[in-house]
Amino acid sequence: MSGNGHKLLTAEREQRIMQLLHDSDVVTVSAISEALGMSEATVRRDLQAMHERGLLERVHGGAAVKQESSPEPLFSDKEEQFSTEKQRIAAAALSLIHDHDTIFLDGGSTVLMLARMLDSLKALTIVTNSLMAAAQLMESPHRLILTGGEFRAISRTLVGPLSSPILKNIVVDKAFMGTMGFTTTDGMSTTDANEAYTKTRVMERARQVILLADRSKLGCSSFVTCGPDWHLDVLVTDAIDPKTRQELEERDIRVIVAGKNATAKANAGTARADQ
Amino acid sequence: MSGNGHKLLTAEREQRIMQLLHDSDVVTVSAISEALGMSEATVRRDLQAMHERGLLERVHGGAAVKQESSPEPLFSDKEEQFSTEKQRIAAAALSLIHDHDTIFLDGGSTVLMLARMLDSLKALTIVTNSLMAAAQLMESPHRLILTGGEFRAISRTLVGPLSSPILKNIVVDKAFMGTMGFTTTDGMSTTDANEAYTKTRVMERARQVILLADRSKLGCSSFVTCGPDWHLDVLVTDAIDPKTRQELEERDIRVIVAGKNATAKANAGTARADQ
DNA sequence: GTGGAGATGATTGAATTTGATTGAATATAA
DNA sequence: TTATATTCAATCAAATTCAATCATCTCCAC
Repeated sequence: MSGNGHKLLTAEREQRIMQLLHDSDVVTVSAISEALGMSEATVRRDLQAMHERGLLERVHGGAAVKQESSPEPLFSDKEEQFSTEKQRIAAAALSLIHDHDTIFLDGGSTVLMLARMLDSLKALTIVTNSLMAAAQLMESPHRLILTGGEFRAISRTLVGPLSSPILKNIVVDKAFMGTMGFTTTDGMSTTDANEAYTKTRVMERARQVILLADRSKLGCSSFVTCGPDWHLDVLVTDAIDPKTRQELEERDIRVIVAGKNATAKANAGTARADQ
Repeated sequence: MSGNGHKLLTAEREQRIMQLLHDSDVVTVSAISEALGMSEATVRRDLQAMHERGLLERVHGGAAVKQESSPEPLFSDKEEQFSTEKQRIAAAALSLIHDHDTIFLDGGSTVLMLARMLDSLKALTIVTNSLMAAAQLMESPHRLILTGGEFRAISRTLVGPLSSPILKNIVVDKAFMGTMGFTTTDGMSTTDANEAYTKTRVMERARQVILLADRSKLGCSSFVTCGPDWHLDVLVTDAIDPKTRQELEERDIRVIVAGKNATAKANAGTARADQ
């Protein structure tokens, strides 16, 4: 049997409860109580505590696994998705940068990948609001400037009105932006108003705005747009349908498709990725 | 076996505790006490010490393995030099903070140690120019704001004129400062002009300025001072000579000495004073 | 030997956790 | 719909665990 005489610590119990939940997506309070040899009152308290920490979903009579309702996947997860495509996009964007440029790096995993490639260039001035990018560039010889602002945990970026004053003081040659969604009508959009605000301020201070967005972003619209009169100079993506491409080029937006043959080295991508 | 007559050294015990933890992710205080043949009081002391060094997680009734909550490797936490003096200073400074305070955290290892202790407080607004502190506070529930500025690699802080505009927009209740040196004539001093500049701007925007400086800093003067009309409200240190102390107190600067047994008293004192 | 610093174990009151109980809220059946 | 059976959250007392204090002990320098 499971109930081995000795008392269980809270941490231990939570571990067991998560295991029970993992085995069958739903468990009842009484089942947990019996399995762990503890009163139902304690089980309910544990479940509530775990629910408050977002570990599980509470349902009448028991608990259920937390379904991924998060509108924005965690940073680490995003980095796994589309890594090959994002790498190609970042590589294509890299060729737009020259020595001695002043560039801005936005948040997002694609831009972060670009940040990792900057060692090959010399004497850049890099402005960023992404702590991940900053962490990546800490040891680099380039000049690194962070915008201030309120820290947004989910994207690990500095956003909001407090980022505005510092952005007013600088001008960058090229701003490399990430986004949650992009449409030809609304431009970039994201899930957080503060983040959209900062993106807008950045783009106002950039001579050239370059968007790095894989195909999953194109045609999608998220919660907040970056304002009605959006502006974009270059879109770097991995695939785009001809209609959208034409629309963009009519607006004088250069489209760079970093496809498989564009980098030539990365061949034989999984066929299912072409979905 | 376990209880081999001779007494165990602290280091030896910690090794055994880590082994127990490694075997089963959770162990009780009583289990450790029994396994190592020592009183539960000593076990608790060991566990606390190890917890403070980040070796394990303390839970009611025992200890649990430290789960790596953040998927990202933190900035670079290599210089994890644990110093008892700095720990005491930070603990004494902690008792100056209350729930809902707005505080500033400067760079430096002592202030960083304070940042690690902020979990015990609620609903803080934390402004900082230290990327180490920011990394430490990334997962905390507090509101976190970073000043912008140029990244200075050696101190991992954001400094220089670009940090000024954002600082003009905020006011903090208490600013916890670090320093390279401090004298009663020149105040704080550091090695970098940009860093001194930012320190000065911060102190202008703080209702109360609190300096955390161990005794090695007192009486030392570094390259750049933070300006002729420096201002300080509280100095927290681990030891100070009477003459300096008197000079400071004549200037209405409160001196807190976090001696060996002062930590407990300081905490207990505030706990009651908070009533 | 003397004295001080540090470590240990016992003790104490405070804080936390637990299980039982209660009435209210919710789900199920008729 | 109403009636019945579960489940829930709040409360309380008992048990456990905690942190702080104190007396003792060891070790080391003087």
